[in-house]
Amino acid sequence: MDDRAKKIGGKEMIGQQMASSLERRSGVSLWRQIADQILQSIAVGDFAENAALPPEVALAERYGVNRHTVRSAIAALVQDGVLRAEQGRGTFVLSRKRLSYPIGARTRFSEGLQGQASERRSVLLEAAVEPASRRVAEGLGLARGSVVIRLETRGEADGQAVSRATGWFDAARFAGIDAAMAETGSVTASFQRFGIGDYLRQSTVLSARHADAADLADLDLQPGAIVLVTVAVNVTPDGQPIQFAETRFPAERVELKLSAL
Amino acid sequence: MDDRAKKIGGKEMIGQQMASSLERRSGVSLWRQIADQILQSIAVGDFAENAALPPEVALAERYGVNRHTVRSAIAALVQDGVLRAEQGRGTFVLSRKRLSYPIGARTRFSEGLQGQASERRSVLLEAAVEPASRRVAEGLGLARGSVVIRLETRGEADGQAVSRATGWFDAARFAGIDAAMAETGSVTASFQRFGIGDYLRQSTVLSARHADAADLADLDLQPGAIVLVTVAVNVTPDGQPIQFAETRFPAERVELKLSAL
DNA sequence: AAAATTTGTCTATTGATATAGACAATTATA
DNA sequence: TATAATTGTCTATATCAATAGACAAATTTT
Repeated sequence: MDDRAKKIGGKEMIGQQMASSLERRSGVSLWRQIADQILQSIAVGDFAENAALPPEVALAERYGVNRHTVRSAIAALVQDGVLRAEQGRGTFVLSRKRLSYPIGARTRFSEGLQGQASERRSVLLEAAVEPASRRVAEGLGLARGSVVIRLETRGEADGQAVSRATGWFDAARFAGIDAAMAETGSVTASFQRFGIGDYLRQSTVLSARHADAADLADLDLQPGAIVLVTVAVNVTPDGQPIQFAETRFPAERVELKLSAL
Repeated sequence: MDDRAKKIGGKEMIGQQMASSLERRSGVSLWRQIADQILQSIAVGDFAENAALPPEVALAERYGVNRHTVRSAIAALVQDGVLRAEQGRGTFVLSRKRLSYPIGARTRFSEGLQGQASERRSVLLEAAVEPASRRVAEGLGLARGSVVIRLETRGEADGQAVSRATGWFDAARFAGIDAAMAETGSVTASFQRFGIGDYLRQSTVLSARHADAADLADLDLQPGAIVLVTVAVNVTPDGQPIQFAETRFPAERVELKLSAL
């Protein structure tokens, strides 16, 4: 109604909330849509950290739903550790900002996160040796069916999962890289053991989808969450492919910053 | 069960489907989760174009749900024009590929799509003059509250919406750019009228979220769809910001290719 | 102290989601 | 031609999602 008055105010035309009606009978419940919008509002800065959300009745009116529906959305975000509700006082924003992941030709994953998280580490979940799929073989420039090493890793910042990667390496060239990864916890350090001091990100393809069951478990997400997916090929400075990797990032906790490369 | 046999075959460890259980009481209905997974399987190449999907009973068994639930998922994808069901024969994959959007320091949106779509155009939906929000002012390096021109555009390829952009320009410097855009349908061509022959993409921040109501309408998406969001600043070669833009891409139809630049 | 505000809990009702089973209609196969 | 396989339609039932209203509990404001 009079929400339209804000249109020219220029406060936040983008975050949308504006004429934010919801879609019914869509397969996505209203409470989840509202939870997503609240998350988005927080990310965009509509609600500051430690600030109080509008009261439930106000939110219900804004979204055009029953108060209980708003409560379901809030309950999910409280469960997620995003909000804290206090009886009689209000509902408050806890954590706010998303980790900003720099992506560039030379960016290593553990770099560039300085100041954003105090503790940053990579956990090796699984290592396996297997024949290369067509996709992996093409990416690494190997013959179809060549033997490759697959490493499954999870990145954590301050104890929270922020990335989940699957990387493939030529088994002939990088035998034992799984042990190196387990020891050093870093791809860059592991490459150095194989005489590779520098490497570049040759190409990156980016997409997004709903998190599947494996992602939900590995990244500690709630069902319905979105993951950003990057598929990248890393090469030596002379253009030789050394790693093919698919990385999933929880969209609610991470944004990707494409630096001028 | 014997699906695990595929694990070492290396067919598609990534697309997941593997131990793809679903999440119940998650706010996202099972039929939508299944529809998303089928879409993903198609995108990843598990189901080729024109190929038949496994029969409904097989899918129901694989996902551990009732046949009718699978039917709901298929019905949604048929509605979307992704699948075609034929009684007695089976269900078949119609369209497959996602448009691949190149993103680089010098990439213009209409460039680089050669061969992927025969008809490519940009439609100006709305133009407005308004005070700059904090976010926009910072991006353009203007004083808070400076007057800016906002352009709302939709990109189409072969008649299908593939992008939805909101761009801001300094009104003092680019007065009349709305008319130029309406006439030329191109940002690059419009800039040339203001004496700007070349410009660079200074920074790009990438995120993903569920499409909101406005996106659903503008991009012709089904509720629950995911959009990739880029927030970028374009600058002249000497570093002067000339455009601040947020673009939404439908994740089911578009992937972003970060070219090495 | 009293009133107003805000979150928490409870009951009840309606519609969408999911399961279950049966059978029809269409097509492909033996 | 008969059989099998596959999608389409129908009925019935249980659970989740959403609405509605009332009141309790805690906190802030008057």
